[in-house]
Amino acid sequence: MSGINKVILVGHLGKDPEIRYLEGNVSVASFPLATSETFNKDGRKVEQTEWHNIVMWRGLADVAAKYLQKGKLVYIEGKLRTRSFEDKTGIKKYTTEIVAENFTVLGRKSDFDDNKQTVKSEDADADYDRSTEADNLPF
Amino acid sequence: MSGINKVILVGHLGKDPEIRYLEGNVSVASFPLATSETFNKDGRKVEQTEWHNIVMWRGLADVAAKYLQKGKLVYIEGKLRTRSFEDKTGIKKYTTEIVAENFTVLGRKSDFDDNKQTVKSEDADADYDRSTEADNLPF
Amino acid sequence: MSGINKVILVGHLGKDPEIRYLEGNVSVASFPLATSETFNKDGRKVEQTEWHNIVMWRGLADVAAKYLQKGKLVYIEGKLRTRSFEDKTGIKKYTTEIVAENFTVLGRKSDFDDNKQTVKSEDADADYDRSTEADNLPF
Amino acid sequence: MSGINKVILVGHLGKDPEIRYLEGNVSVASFPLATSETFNKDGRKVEQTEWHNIVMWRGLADVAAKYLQKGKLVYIEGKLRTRSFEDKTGIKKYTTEIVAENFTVLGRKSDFDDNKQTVKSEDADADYDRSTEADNLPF
DNA sequence: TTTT
DNA sequence: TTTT
Repeated sequence: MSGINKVILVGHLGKDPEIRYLEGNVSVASFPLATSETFNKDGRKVEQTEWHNIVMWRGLADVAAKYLQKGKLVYIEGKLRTRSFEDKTGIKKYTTEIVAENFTVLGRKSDFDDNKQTVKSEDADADYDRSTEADNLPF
Repeated sequence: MSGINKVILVGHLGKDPEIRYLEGNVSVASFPLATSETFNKDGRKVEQTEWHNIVMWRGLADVAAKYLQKGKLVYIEGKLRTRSFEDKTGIKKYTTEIVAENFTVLGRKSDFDDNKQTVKSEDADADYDRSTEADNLPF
Repeated sequence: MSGINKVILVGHLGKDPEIRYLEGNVSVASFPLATSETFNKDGRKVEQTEWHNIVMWRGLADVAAKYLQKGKLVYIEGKLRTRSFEDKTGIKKYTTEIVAENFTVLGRKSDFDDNKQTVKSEDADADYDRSTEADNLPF
Repeated sequence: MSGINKVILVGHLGKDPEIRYLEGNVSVASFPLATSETFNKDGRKVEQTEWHNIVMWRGLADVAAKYLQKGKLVYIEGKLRTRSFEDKTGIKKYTTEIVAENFTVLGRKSDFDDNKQTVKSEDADADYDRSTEADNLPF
């Protein structure tokens, strides 16, 4: 049966997005996102930060490369995906990532060089496909 | 700044919850949850299942032990937490878990031996604290 | 600034979806959805049901017409929209609806005549546009 | 069966919260929240704003009165509730509100007079009950 | 009635 | 490695 696998995060980018290009010119952006929680422990304020590995594909990756930078506050919606990989010594390890489906930059106008602030995976992909097609035109 | 770290899952338990008791009689329940997604690949239906490590603490763990069993369909809300541990060979590894904050059993009325179906972490903990206190009474 | 307007519901349909066709052959489905909450009041279990007006557009409406019926348990994700209208006596009234963006039928496999269970607005619309185009072919 | 009725909003307060006190000294805060969406229509950027009626009860209302003001950007989680009332001419009308369960102020440090930024309904209520008790002490 |  |  179909289920639901949804993640909602609001946090700050720990680094600029890193973009890689796979075969077929598919773009993938990834970056760490910090979500902090403040709570009282024995009458003292303690901050606990959780780091999330965000991954964006195709058109969404391209938009992220343009609009997201280290330090920006962003709302991200996506799904969890755990995958295995071998580290450099050949040991099998697992990593859990959030595959983003859309994001919205939060904050003030002055933070933006442009006012496109909400991006959905499908819309970004539509643009992506169009531009990819354009790039392939034989003239 | 405070952020948001929220996970929403609807899926089936892969196993019965496993309960452990930490010092101070703190209970912790954990179990795998499967969320499946069906999509078309080259005209064929493909099902992809993602497995999540669910963790519940204190009162919520006790309620889970009572109401959740392998195969049950459940809605879970919680937050992501990644922690490191050493495997049996001493290698440092990371695991990402969903620390549940509340859950609701989904399905038919006949699936239940009782109609308590939605449980919040705080309510469960209130019961838990009360019963723990009761257990400690010197008579 | 862009914001977030998101609703997540799991509940049962109170009626079969009602489909209407607007100009340009645009389909709109609407139905009431019940979400129930059980709580204790003075030691007695009380169930409180909230009714939501669900609206689905275009391709999503068509899929709803096919897969959703009265009584079905469904997960719905969408956004809130309040609109005004005049009742039959000319009095201005407001109604708040949930404009669905995707849905997933929950329950047992045996509940389905088909295993397509998760539907996104954009995917459904892609199918919709294609079929609309097909319908308009001059042969 | 129990269901899920969850709303997630990120938007700006249109006004300062308005606080009322019901019998038993129960506090209720309410305010409008705007969530804006920008989309392209015929090549032009169009902004559509949705207004939500937010209601907070008891301890959460008290904290809102202290930390939320017109213009602030806030993340709100809550549930939908539609209730009927009679307007001044005796006509029955319906209104749909979001009963908040917790909120987080988003934005920069300079926006805050204090760094308590995330508030849950139960925690706020615990404080509320305590202070109410304190106020009733006969000395 | 907010914000960008 | 972010932010407040």
